[in-house]
Amino acid sequence: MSDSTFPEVRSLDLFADMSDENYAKLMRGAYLQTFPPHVDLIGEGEGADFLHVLVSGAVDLFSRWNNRETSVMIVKPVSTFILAATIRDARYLMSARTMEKSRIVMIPSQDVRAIFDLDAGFARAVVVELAACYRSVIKTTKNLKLRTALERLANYLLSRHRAYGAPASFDLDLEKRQLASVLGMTPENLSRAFKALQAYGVAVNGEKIEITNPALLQKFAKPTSLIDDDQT
Amino acid sequence: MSDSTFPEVRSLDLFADMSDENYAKLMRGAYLQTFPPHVDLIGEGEGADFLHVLVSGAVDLFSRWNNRETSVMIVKPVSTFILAATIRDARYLMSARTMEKSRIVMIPSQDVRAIFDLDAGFARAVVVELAACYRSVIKTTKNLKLRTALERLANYLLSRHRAYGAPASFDLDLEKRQLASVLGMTPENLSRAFKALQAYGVAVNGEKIEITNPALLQKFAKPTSLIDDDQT
DNA sequence: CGTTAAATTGACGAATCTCAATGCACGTGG
DNA sequence: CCACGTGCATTGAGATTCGTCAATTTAACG
Repeated sequence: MSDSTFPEVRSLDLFADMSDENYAKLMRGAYLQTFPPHVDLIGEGEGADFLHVLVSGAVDLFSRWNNRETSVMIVKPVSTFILAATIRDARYLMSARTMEKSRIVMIPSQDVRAIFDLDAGFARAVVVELAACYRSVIKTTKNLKLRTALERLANYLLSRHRAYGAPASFDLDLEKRQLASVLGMTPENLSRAFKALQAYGVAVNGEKIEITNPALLQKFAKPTSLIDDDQT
Repeated sequence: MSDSTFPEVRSLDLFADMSDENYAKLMRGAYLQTFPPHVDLIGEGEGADFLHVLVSGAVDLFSRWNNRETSVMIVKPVSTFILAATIRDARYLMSARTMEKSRIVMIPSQDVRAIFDLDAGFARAVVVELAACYRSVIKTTKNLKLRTALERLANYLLSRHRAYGAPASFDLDLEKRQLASVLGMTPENLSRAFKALQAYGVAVNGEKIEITNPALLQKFAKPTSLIDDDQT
């Protein structure tokens, strides 16, 4: 299986700039694996032996402490996860599990570090990627510390709405219990938050979300690219 | 002033591995500036024109939204800040202000990016540094989402206690209002949290903290290297 | 000293969680 | 095709955590 070149992986920003030779070297020890839904991939605290690239499906990165659990982020294809642990040869800070049937390319961490030293294009791409990840988590922290749960939900809905191109209605791409965990609240609290947002122009019907009064919701949510946007 | 070589900066992990030539090139456009206490250095949303290196003093990285403010992290010497924005040529996500009289070396961002492409040792150091920053913020997120304010304070005290070598007593290195903001709570709430921790073997007298019953406090705080430690 | 800012304290209210019960959807096996 | 688990979502009641406001005390510093 290791003679495959994983075209979806090659086209990722992270691997696009490197030489064919180094890419082949990197993939020599890599293998593609398919997992059923709800399978544990990684336990926090384990050594980061592989860089993971999610080719299809969805993965939940979560963490436990003192009998509590929270979802830190959701990974969608095509992207890598736990790059930082691989670079530092450290233990994973988060556990990972598939949410759906998922195909994942696993690249030995030592190969990633070795090629990093050989290929300047790859090194540059790793830095740019890590910087983006860092900024994304900073935004998460600001979101948690500066906003109430209701405000986080309002901004999440606006963000999805915008990402989909502001359609009349759209479906949540997460189970509500998952969404609650990502937003840092309980499912019960999320349920009540949805109700509370009716007063700000949000209509909910199962998975279907309709933003009936975008101006009103924005006035409440006060979205900002310094917390909510994905890019820059 | 640009003929100085800033020896404190040179010895940083970030710059230690690069060639003398490239280091000189990087510092050609850099300059050292001294700031009084409580001076605004950076406003969030501004373009990241400079990488900052704190040589002495202390800097607060904070953020505002909707008339609220929170301290995201405190920078102590000698270390850089806002490396990620520099790398991505993006806007700062956090504001910065001096807490004390501080000396700061400012390196033009474009020079950082240019040398990054020239010097593999520097590139490697940047990646390792960014990965550490990323992991640190992930820990912050876990701390916020998995723990109550009381638990965060308990673990903060244990962490400082350990960092100082478990002395009989030690001084807080932050103003209490600053600490409250870092821990994601109000000063009033922090005050009550200190009182509540008396029941778990913590004695507070102004700045002086005494952990009279480490075992009891640990039993309550349940510290873990996956959230609390600084390294790995 | 006198001025200023921080820290503390009390009273109150808002935000959030917990526990328990119920409703609802989906899939499986009879 | 339908009964019945199973798990998620919702709702209610109550407790806890946490924030706000105001007053007071304490500490720092010129």
